[in-house]
Amino acid sequence: MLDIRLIREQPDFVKSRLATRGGEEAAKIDDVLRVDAERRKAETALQQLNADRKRLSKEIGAERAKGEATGETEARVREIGSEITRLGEQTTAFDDEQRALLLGIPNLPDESVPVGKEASENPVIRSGGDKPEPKGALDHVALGTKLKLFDLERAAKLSGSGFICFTGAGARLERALIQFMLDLHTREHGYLEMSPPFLVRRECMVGTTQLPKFEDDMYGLEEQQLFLAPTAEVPVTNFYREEILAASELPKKFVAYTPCFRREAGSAGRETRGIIRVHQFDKVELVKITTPEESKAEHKALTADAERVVQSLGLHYRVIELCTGDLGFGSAKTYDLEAWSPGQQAYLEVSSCSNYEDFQARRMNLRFKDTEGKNRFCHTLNGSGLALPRLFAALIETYQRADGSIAIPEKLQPYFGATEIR
RNA sequence: GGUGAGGUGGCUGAGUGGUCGAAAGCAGCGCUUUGCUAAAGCGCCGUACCUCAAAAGGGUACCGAGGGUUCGAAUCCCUCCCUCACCGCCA
Repeated sequence: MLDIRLIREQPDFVKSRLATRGGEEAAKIDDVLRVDAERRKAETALQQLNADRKRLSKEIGAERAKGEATGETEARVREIGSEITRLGEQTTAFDDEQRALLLGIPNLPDESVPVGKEASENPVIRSGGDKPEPKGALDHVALGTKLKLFDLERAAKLSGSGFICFTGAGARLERALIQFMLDLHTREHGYLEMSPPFLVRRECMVGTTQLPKFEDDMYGLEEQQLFLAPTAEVPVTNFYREEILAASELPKKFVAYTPCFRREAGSAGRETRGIIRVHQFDKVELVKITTPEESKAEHKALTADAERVVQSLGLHYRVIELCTGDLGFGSAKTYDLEAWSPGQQAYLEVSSCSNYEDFQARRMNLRFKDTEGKNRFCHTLNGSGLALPRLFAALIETYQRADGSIAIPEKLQPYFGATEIR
């Protein structure tokens, strides 16, 4: 959520930043300004009436104490009272309208974000790891099916298309990757491990910006008003919602493994081969809560922490930066980490590391007390560290051997308990 | 799921339908006293929003949330949420 004061004081700046995203968002700013003006007008009038009522009511108390008649004053207060009810309803309506508008406006891209319309304009920041020779590599579906690492057909029998069931060595490899990543981030990068609930309240989904705009992409249990979290970002970032943290305890760094649930409405047929886009997948997520002063540096560090995973596993990868037109709704700046898929001769997005600045914190009222004792909004960041199915695909495709077996990277062997799959 | 108790400022904890934004204590900050520490004394000490060019100042709201009763609600009524205890069920 954007700061209403910023919108009020620098509307042209806000509009021009929003315009870099493309789309119609900038036009909504005028609606916000209009409603804000009406809201304040009604609120000021309401407060004046409240003050009048308060004063007169006290007078009644004083008059009664002296044994004087109060009928006339009571009648006046009653009149004010009905006016207060009317204006109060108006104020609330403006309030709700303003909030609804603000919830639908995306974050301002950071000044440093390259301006562009779509994904093809995302610049490559750096790349790493050796790119394996093509050598007629099988893709992960052929490979996984042959070695019985997962079973897509039977998963569909259980839950429909877009679900995966890992089996045997595949299930074990997935578990090994999770354990490996959790250990890396907790032991070497200083993150605190969390194992949060997968079902969260509506407010949490609003807090981390999945709602209200993207409800169609979420699985909800309406009767209980709970949602299946599409990422651990939701429960973990909301952990301290509505709290005021001490500056000295920042940054908070969390890592959490959870399954993620996404309806992927409207995504049918897009990048859906095999296990690249599924309705339920596992992910190890990194989350940071920090100060505005430190968030940019923490963002770079978080991206580097995610990068360590692909480096340790010996995969070829690249880091790209999302241009303004491709930036997610709540993000001010995002780096994507993409692992190379020899089978598809393409890069797969395995992590998206974003700085939300105070956009989420404002929605969830997450603040910290700075060194001068002032309450300010925190900055929140998150990134995958990493997403499992795509990492799995890139890994088995990269490490397949001519005889059809798959080598296990050295760092993973202690977790997997073997040096190869055949 | 059932029964009971309860949700008040950073914490503990009072609170009569009217001068309660809320006693008191603790913690915190400042000052005084003091060779230092300690102790004592005095003062300050919530958040959000509105108003104001800004500061100062003024105002409103907030005692779990939302409604209601009333001239007036932390206080009375209703609904919901949460916490605690016990019982039941259960991996």
